Order: sequence, then C-alpha cells, then structure tokens
Amino acid sequence: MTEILREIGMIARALDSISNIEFKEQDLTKGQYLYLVRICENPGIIQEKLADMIKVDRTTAARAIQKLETNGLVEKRGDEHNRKIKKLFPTQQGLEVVPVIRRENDHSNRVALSGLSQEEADTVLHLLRKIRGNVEVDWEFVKKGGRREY
Amino acid sequence: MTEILREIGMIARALDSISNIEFKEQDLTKGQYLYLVRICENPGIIQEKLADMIKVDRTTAARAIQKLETNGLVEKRGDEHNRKIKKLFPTQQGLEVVPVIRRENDHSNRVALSGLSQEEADTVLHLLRKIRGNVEVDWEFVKKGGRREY
DNA sequence: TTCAATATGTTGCAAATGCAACAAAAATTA
DNA sequence: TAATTTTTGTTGCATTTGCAACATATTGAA
Repeated sequence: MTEILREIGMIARALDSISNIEFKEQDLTKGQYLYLVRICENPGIIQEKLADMIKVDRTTAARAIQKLETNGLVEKRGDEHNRKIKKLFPTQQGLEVVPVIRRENDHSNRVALSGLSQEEADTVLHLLRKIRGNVEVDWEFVKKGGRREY
Repeated sequence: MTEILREIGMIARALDSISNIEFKEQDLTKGQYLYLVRICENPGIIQEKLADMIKVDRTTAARAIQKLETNGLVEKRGDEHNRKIKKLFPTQQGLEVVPVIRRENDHSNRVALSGLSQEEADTVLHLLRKIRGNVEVDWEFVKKGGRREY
C-alpha cells in the first residue's frame, strides 16, 4: 500500500502551495512560515536543529533563515559559552506576523479534518507520529550518506 | 491540533529527500520519479491532469515532463481528435526504470509503516484519503485565484 | 454562427532548493 | 595534551519551482 505515502505527498504539496500563495500578502516568501513559527515556539534554537525539525537540507534552512533575518523577522544571537552557534529569536515584527500564520494553519487544519470525528483525528495524529518517527530515522541515515539496502 | 499537518509535512519532505538522493543513481533528477510512475499507471494522461494528480503547479509539471522526454523516458503523442493536447506514454527505457522506483517506494512504505498493524495501516490510509479529498478542494480553489476567508 | 470563456500548453523571469566543498569551533579519543 | 572526529555555519553552482504573461484550441453561451 504505497498509496499511503502518495496521499501524504499530495496533502503536503497542496497545503504548502496554499500557504505560500496566502502568505504572499504578508511578504513571506516560499517556506518562510515554517521556520518562523518554529523559532517562536523554540526561541534560542540553532539552525541545524531547526533543519532537522523541519526535515529540510541544512543549507536550505540557512538561507531561509538568512532571509528572515534580512527582512527583520528573526534575530541571530551569539552564545557566550559557544562561539560557533547562533541562537535564533523572533523580533517584534516576527512576533506580530506569527498569529497570521497560526490562523491560516488552523484554518487549513480545520478544512483538512472536516468530516472526521475527534476520535479519528486523534487516531490519525497518533499514527502519523509513529510514521514520522520511522521515516526520520532513514532520513537522517540517508542524509549522512548512508545507503539503504532493499 | 495543527500538529497533524506538521507531521504530514515532515514525513513528505523526509521521504521526498530520500527518494531524490536514491534515484540519482538512476539519473533521475528531483521529482521525476513522481511523474514517471504515474504516466506508466495512466498511459495517455495529459500533463494538466498529471499536475492535478500530483498537486504541483502546471508549469512545474510541464518542465519535469519536458525533461523526461528529453531524457528518453517519456513520449508525447498528439491526439487526432484534439489538436491541443499531448498524451503521455512511457518509452521502453521509461518502463525499465519504473520497477526500480517501485522497489524504492515499497521499501519506504515498509519502513514508514513498521510497527503498525495491518488494521492501523488500513485506518490511516482511509483517513488520509479523506483528508486529501478535503484539502484538494481548497488547493484547486486557491490555485485558480480564489480567496479563502478565515 | 459568432463571440466569450475555459482548457491546455509554453516561455520569461526571479527565487528557493540542495549537493559539494570548504572553514572553524567544539567534542571525543588516544 | 595532542590529534581526530563531529558539529555548526557558509558559499558556489546547477537545478527545480512557480507566478505572470502569453498563445492557441476547444467548449459553451448569446
């Protein structure tokens, strides 16, 4: 039933596409909403961890964050105990944009789950978490150059 | 619980990333596997429908297919009753590559569902289909310039 | 039939994406 | 301590992605 993975791909592309179109009004370019909300939820996170969290290439995250900084939505701060890392924080302006993102995401969520009972929603969340846990192991392995045998 | 949509996004990006890395050996560049398998499953489909099926922009699909044709994996044929459309078919070489894609996708599927019972897999497929159905309505609406109110 | 609307396809940009390759700090091992 | 490995960050380059804008064929309405 590789059907499951196809459905996931379709849903993800459709939602991402919708979000990108809708966030243009907020002057957010492709994908930026992903990073911004997570930085707000995890202030002080570094970009390496953020990339892992989102499941995107390190360099892609680096540039998206760079752009968020340039646009004044995010701030990078050095750490006194570790001269290498740069902690990420939302700026005032970033904090102001986030509710708009949340509202959009909530709406998409409502649309996506319409017709599902609360129980079904709980079930699907539980199962998706499990699937994500399985998949992220392989993702990290393959990203680091590992070769899957099959 | 917008958590669900996040999980879906993470899973989709991770799997797509894995596939793209693994298919490099087959000289398939980013995303091409998506189109090729579906053309094999729906010979004669036109690119507009394929884009809808995959949930990707028309022009993105157009160029991916163009490249598949250039690389000799897919063939475009005109229709005698409709001079505008171009039906898509796999070439011999395309047909030879597809089993490799299937094997990889099957493996990813097994990995993703490991630890889930058959019943759970059935449940999640059922629920994801419903979610996809909900989401694609909005996708088509927004892609055509519609504005969602929320 | 004629004219407007829609469907399908293409091209031109500008931007995001991600692999390679590099640099330097930190952590681990010898 | 010194040497090696890992972590974190960056830049270069080629590619994909997608919105605008256009072109033409088909379909639908007046």
